[in-house]
Order: sequence, then structure tokens, then C-alpha cells
Amino acid sequence: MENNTKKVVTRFAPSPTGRFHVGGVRSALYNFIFARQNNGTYILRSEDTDKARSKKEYEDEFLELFDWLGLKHDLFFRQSDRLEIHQKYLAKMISDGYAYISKETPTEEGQRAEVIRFKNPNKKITFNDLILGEITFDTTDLGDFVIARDMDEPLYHLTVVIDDFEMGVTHVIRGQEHTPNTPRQILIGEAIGAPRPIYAHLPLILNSERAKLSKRDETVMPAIEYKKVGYLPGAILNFMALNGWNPGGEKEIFTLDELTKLFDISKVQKGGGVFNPDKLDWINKEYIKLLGDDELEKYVFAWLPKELQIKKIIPVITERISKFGDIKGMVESGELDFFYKEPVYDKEKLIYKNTNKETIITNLKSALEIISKTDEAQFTKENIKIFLMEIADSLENRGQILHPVRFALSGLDKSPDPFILADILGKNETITRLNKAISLLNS
RNA sequence: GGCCUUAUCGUCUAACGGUUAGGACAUCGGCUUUUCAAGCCGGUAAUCCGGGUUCGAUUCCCGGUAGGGUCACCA
Repeated sequence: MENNTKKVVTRFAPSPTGRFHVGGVRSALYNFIFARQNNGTYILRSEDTDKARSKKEYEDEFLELFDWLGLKHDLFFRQSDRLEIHQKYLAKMISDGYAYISKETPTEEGQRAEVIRFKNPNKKITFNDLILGEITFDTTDLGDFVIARDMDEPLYHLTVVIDDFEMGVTHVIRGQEHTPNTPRQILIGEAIGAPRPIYAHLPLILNSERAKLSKRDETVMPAIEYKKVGYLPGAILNFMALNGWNPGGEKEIFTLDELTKLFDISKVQKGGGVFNPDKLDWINKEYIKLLGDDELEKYVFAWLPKELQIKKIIPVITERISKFGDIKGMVESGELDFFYKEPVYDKEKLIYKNTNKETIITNLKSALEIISKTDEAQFTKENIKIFLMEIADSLENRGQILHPVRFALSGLDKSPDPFILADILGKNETITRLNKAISLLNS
């Protein structure tokens, strides 16, 4: 009965009636992976039968998303292109007595006085879900449900079943919100003589309130937004794959190929899982660490104004962000300005704790001296560190020199250490700023 | 409310019926050459409740409780 000897065909069938949310990413991913594992075909199908609500821009959005994520479909269909096929089946269902035209009394705006209903055989349907196990529904509860407004407007349940049949879909992997839809789709499938696909209903991805993801959630954005704020596609895939499933070990970071190798649909969780943005950020940071220098530069510079596009600044930034979009905030807050602009600050802040001013001036002068006589070629953060630390260690407290130097260079309460700063600023600028700090203190 | 379904740290999860119930994120503390970040080390933290079955239940069964999904001429 179940056609598991055929070539595996999976599909992901989003509806372009709204912003595409992240929950769908995992469904698409699992369909993609499952097809790959079985040398099968992965179909992307835009379910745009609702003429009033479907919009091209929404379809473009998920198309862009999947392209970015690298979830390439083998075939693409748009349901609205398939009306004739749907009509053919509809007509046959009516003539075979599986469906009938029904007179109605419209209760809402836009409702028809005549629709096409499915003739419910009113029986119990049992199916064996790959994830949930055996589930039984009594379809009597469904009544003779509507499958088309008229011959030109077939509805979801009908078109899904026809298309899955026509496209040879063997495995329907979708969210658990569709579990209750399954019996009626099985009924339609039986009416048109379609083999029953194997079902796998994925646990829902929940918001922080433990409810299904909705447009209004603040912790979860429409999927494409993750691209816009600078997440890496691999990180998104990695993170989504691990909500509701994991391969068992203690490894957390996986490439798509690794996921494909390890994924086991029968080990998918039954209960829904909360989308945890913190974990996503952590995974994304791990992905950033894996990037090569050239790629890193490309990503980071894309978010930086010209004057801050300095190679040495890259590690300073990447260890302070979890996604590239965070750079925007750093730039806008002005915390990076000192890299190309002399800092303006309150001279009192050069003083380390209770150290007296004279000592600070003396220390600043020693720093200036050692830096001045350092060869341009020797001016690396490693060397600067060695030189400065030598002085620092002779002091009662290292902060008595490290703090004023760091502050003189950055003018900021929080910044990278003085060695890195001096290295990035370069010898000349470092000397300039040190001199300025000294004269400021003397004034 | 009907139907379907779920239940391990705050979150994602691991654990042939026998483990000091493991890991990760978050959090807390410490260390690392001043601050921030990063890094390293460590701590706090869970089997929803009640009955069974069993020598022994996180694990199997039943009931309860709590949660979720769904009940369109949307998908």
C-alpha cells in the first residue's frame, strides 16, 4: 500500500501568503536532506491557490532565502500553473460520485452560493507516522468538507493531494499543524486512486511562550531577516536542524553534508521545541570562527565605512560580535571612531585608580620612550607587549601604565588592550596620542 | 469544548529497564599580564504528579495534571 519501493520524492510546499518564517526552514531542510539521503528528488512547490492572499513578493522572498541557504530544489512548481490538472481531477471526482456540487447559504462576505464538497465516506483512517507512530482519526467529524469554491478555484486539500500524486511524492514531511489535515487528504487520495505517501509530522518550533511561531514574535524574525542582519547560512541550517533532532554525540557544529550523513528521521523529537536565539548566536559565532581570512574580510568590510576598513581591526571586531549585523551597532555607537580619529576625553580618566598624576605622567613618558625607539619593522603587538610589560612589571601595579596608555590611545572606558591598539594605530599615531595625553596631564 | 498529540536542568537535548541522569546554550564564580571582548577552569540547575508491571523504572502500562496543534468557501 505504501509506495516505499519507488524513488524517493519529497517536497516542501510553502504558501506565499505571508512572510516566510524560520520554522519553515527546518521543514525545507529535512525534506532536502531526506531526499539527498535516498538519492531522491526534492521538490519546491509554491502553494498559491489562494488568489486573494498570495503575493509574488512572498514567493520571491522564500526563493531568495533557499538560494541563500543553499537548499537547492530539483524541481519547482507553482500550483496556480496547474489549474487544468486540478480541474481534470475535480471533474472526475464529481462524475465518479466522490464529490458533488452543493447549494449553500453564504454566511460571510465572498462566500459562494454553490461550492464543491467531498463526499465523506465517514470512516476511520489510521496512518503510521514516521515520527509520531500510529494515529487514528474518525473522519465522520469532518463532514462533507469543501474542496473547491468552483471549478476554477480548487482549495488546498484537493490541490495538495493531486499535486503530490502527480509529482510522485513518496514522503510528506511537514509540520505537526498538518497532522489533523492528514485524514482528509488520505480520503481525497483514495478517491483519486493515489497511493498513500508516507507521512512524517515534524514537531512545531515554538516561541518563548511555547506557542507556535507567529508574525508578532519578537525573538523570532521572518527567515530572510537572518540574512539581512548578517547570520551565516550554514549556522542557520545547523541551528534549525538541531531543534527537534540531534545525532546523539556531543558535537554541535555540523556541515550540511554531515547533517545529511547523520540525519535519522525516525529519531526526530515528538514534542515542540523553543527557538533559542542565544544558541543561534553562539552557533553563528562558531561559524564565524571557521571562516578564512579573505571571507572574513569580505563579510566584515561590507558593514564598515571606508575609514574603518583596516585589516588589523577584523579580529577586534569578530571577537565582539555574534553576527555581522552587530557591526552596525558598533559603528553607529561611535565606539570604533578612535581608530581613525583622535579621541576626545576627560584627562582625569587617564589616572589609574588612586595613582598620583606625576606617576602616570612618568609612566606615559616611559611608554613613549620605549615606543619611540622601537623600529618601525619591530612595531608589532607582540613586541609592544613585551616592552610595555617589562615596565609594567616593575611598577607596584601594572594598571599604572597599561591603563593610561590604553586610555590615551582609545579615550574609551572599554576597549581592546593597549598592545593591539598601538599595533593598529601604528607607531606615529601612537606617539601622537601618547604625547597628547602627557601634555593634557601637564596642563 | 471535540479531535489529535506531547511531557528530562531556564532553553535545545543524551541516556539496550540497572548511569554519581551526560552534553550544549544561558546564568553564576574564578583564572588568564589594567578595562571590554575572547579564551580556559569550575559551580548552580531536570526526569510533571499518582498508581501499577518489575529484583530494579527517566525508560513499559493506566489515570491525572499541564502544555501544544487543529477544528474555514486559508494554507
